[in-house]
Amino acid sequence: MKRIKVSNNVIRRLPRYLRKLDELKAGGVSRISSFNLGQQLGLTPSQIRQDFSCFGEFGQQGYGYNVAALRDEIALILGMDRGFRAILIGVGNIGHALMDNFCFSDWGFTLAAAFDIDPEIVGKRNKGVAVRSMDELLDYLRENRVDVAVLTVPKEAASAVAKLLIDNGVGAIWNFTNVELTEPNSRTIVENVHFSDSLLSLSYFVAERLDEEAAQAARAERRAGM
Amino acid sequence: MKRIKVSNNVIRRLPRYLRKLDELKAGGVSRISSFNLGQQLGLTPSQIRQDFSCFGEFGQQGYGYNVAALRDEIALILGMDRGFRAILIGVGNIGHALMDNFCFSDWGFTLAAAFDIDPEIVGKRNKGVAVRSMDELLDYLRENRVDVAVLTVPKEAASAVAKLLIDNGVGAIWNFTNVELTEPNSRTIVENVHFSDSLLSLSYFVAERLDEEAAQAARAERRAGM
DNA sequence: TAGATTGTTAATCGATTAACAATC
DNA sequence: TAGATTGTTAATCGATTAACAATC
Repeated sequence: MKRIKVSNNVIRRLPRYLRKLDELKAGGVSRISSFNLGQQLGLTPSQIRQDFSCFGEFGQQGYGYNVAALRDEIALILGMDRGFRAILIGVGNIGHALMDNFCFSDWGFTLAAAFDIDPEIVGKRNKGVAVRSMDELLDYLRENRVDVAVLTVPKEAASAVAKLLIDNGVGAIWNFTNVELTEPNSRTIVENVHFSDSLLSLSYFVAERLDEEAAQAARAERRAGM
Repeated sequence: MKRIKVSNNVIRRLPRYLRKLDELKAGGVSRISSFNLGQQLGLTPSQIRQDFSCFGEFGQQGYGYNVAALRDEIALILGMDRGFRAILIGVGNIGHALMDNFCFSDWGFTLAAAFDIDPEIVGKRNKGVAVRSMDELLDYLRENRVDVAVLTVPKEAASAVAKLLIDNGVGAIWNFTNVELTEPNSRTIVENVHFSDSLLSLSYFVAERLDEEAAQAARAERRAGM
């Protein structure tokens, strides 16, 4: 597979392509053109062809793309075949929800272990994964390759646990703690899921629309000669 | 407040500014320059000044920005003072986690109601919010303004519930269902929290790094005259 | 005052879009 | 073959960065 430098924007679109292609496949669609795919995703055909061309030639002139084949190519690009091993740290509300409901294996991951500090929770099983004591974490990290650590501990514990993970060579942290984890010169990749950032962006758009509507109403009133 | 057309990228950075400023304030920092703030966020000073200048003049030459004042300006820009009303639909694992752990009021929101279909759950209270039956949802929407609906129902129910919300004038949907909700010509704003998209992007970066390391190792081996 | 740092205009860079020859 | 649609090169657009006069 080509690995030229691909822009962040392109990479962020890949999972959307995958999701849409899965959906099309499930709906019995076997081929699709960049034009048609673009319509369904709100993107231009050009952009879609440009995006794919970062990684190879997956289409056929005059025909378009084979849905199933393209889907599988994107899965490979995303690394879904690599069997990455994840562990989860902090089986609180959100950690528990992820263990129970998020199907790691759908995305090529194996959830290999979970850790928590609460003796009440340690030893319990969720979806076949036993919760271990935090005391065992360090030994576990030394003995096992961990590609991704899902960080779902409380805010206060976030930095300390993150440091432990980084110092012990964890490949990446999937960070749900709403704490900025920018260990500057570390090889560990950090991917943030900041609920509040998402909600606040949404808040901005809602506020913007209200302002627009108010401005429009004011203009209309003025026109009516009020 | 100025409401010129602001790019999406700028808006997505605003919550990060807010978070960092809150942190600085808590740490007793009262003033900061764009240079210094940029260092802490991995942005250029130019970009930071450009971003803020979309909304007004918040700094002072030779001094920089007052942390607390700037924080409050950004809070206003994001609409945190508007008292937006949210409801939550689907008190399953993730919905429950949000009700219990996500502090809506920290971001200026009021969680006004929650709905679920399961009679076991209906009537229970979480953090002062009672769970109502789904049967009451339509009436509720007709009688109350809802700025944001938090959609945490199972995948299968997502589209139908979304349609109900959109048809009844909900301002925005905060979508946790991993289903693409692109009701094309509706005024309802949709903000997606796609866990799997986030994980797959992370997966790409991990795979990329492994490939780079392998390539490097191969080059080193060749150099060693193997 | 001298030094620092803003807000803004201009320059650069990168990403998206358009166009089109190649070809299925 | 004729029509459709790709992959890619060139053109455009927008976002980021640099520069600097204004001024605290």
